[in-house]
Amino acid sequence: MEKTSSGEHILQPAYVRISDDLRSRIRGGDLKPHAPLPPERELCLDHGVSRMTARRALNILESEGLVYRDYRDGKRGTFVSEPRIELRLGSFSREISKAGRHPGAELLWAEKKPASHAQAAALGIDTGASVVALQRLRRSDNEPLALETTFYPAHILPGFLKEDLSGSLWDVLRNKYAIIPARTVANLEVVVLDQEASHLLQTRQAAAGLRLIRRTFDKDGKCFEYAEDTYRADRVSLVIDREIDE
Amino acid sequence: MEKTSSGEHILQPAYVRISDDLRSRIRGGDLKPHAPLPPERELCLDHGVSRMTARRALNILESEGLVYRDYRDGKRGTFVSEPRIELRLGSFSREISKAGRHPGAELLWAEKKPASHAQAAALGIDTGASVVALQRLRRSDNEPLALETTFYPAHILPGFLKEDLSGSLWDVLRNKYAIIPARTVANLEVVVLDQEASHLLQTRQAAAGLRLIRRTFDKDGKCFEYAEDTYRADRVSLVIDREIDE
DNA sequence: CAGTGGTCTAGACCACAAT
DNA sequence: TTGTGGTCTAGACCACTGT
Repeated sequence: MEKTSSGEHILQPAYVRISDDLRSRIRGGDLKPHAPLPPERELCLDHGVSRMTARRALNILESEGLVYRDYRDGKRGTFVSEPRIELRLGSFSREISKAGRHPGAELLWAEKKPASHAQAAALGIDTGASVVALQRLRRSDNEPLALETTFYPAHILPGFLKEDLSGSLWDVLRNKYAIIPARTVANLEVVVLDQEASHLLQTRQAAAGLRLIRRTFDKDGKCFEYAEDTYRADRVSLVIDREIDE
Repeated sequence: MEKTSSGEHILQPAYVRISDDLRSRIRGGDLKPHAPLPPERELCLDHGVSRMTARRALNILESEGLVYRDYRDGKRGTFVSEPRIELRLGSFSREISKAGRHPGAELLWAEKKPASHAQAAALGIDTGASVVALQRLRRSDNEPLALETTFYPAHILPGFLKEDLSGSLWDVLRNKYAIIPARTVANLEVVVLDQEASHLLQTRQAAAGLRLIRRTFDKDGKCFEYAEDTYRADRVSLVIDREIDE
């Protein structure tokens, strides 16, 4: 398909050509959010490829967050996505507000249990010591965006599991336990969602996610919080705002 | 394959079963970094699937950064990856040092040109005003990790293109121009690498990347730097260290 | 019932590097 | 030439939803 001349040329596979074509049509504003793309079998005819090849092109756009596949108006189909939701890192309870969107965190479970090795090491306690652990599903407009699993040393938070755990956890720590977050260290990487995460976040099997593993410290440098957050890579962009101290 | 009972059950596709199987074998330490996996056609026989299905399983592991496909010892094959490289966000010139690894930034190009609309808006200058722009390829042990494209208003950096641009840019700004970075605001999201980026970063077509779009401000709140950084999602994890001011 | 995407097959041909 | 991964075909059957 492409011109090739003296070592400089690159022959694009069909699935790249097709995804490039569809991407430019979406970016060009030809197709609005939630507008249906042609059915896969129609794309095959349009581009003269087999369905596996057309699907590869759509899979690229899906992992870019540019399209999604779902039921709309009672029909299965592939549709143009809305823009990603921006989440501000470091103040996890506040997403950047958008008109018509409202945040929420559903508590999936909360319990006291023995610390794993990794949790104990992060929190500076003994393996097997009690931690309070909780998992929450963060949404925006009922769209699941992130899965947060958080751990605290149980001894510093008596009665914590009876608090309201659907809002800002840092607010609870500040107001009820006089624990003031002062510093956070996080490690962020791209992962493939496992079965549980992709089910809870309502993505396809083995979709990409952003995994943020973080520890939060008080002003004395003591780590009081360990958390593993998993974001939908196709729906979230993270905003990082940071002072430079060096 | 899986048990199914009254709404609770999930039937795993073959490619998920196979990738789960290989993942646990790699994670279990059975296979060390750079050890070859069985050829795809052998995996087909082992698991009784067609090659397309076996490849889907390997593609998942590849996008997880758990395996790579390359030539080693003169043979094409699929091999176990080394652990990801940790890069510290905010001090881009310093990767977390590891024995035997040494960082480097290759200057791909540097030039003065008119600002695009996005660059001008970020830097607070007029569209079309002069910016100095440069692109660098960051490596660790010759392994390409990130592609950085950086923009500055040309008028604040006379002679900048004659400086050594292969080290820390912030050091040059501090030492030669008395510009002190005080704050950085960044937006991070998962993207699919385009042809140019996947070529420079030596990934397969349409591999996942981490795109960091950032602006850096001096102590007066003036934005003097706009940058678009693209990381290899399979090879990099980002470390974020942040004071909490709220 | 029809229409859609999700999974899967059983092959094919190619490029590439070492032998 | 051999062996590997990369691309691609031309189908198939399934689950799901609404008519």
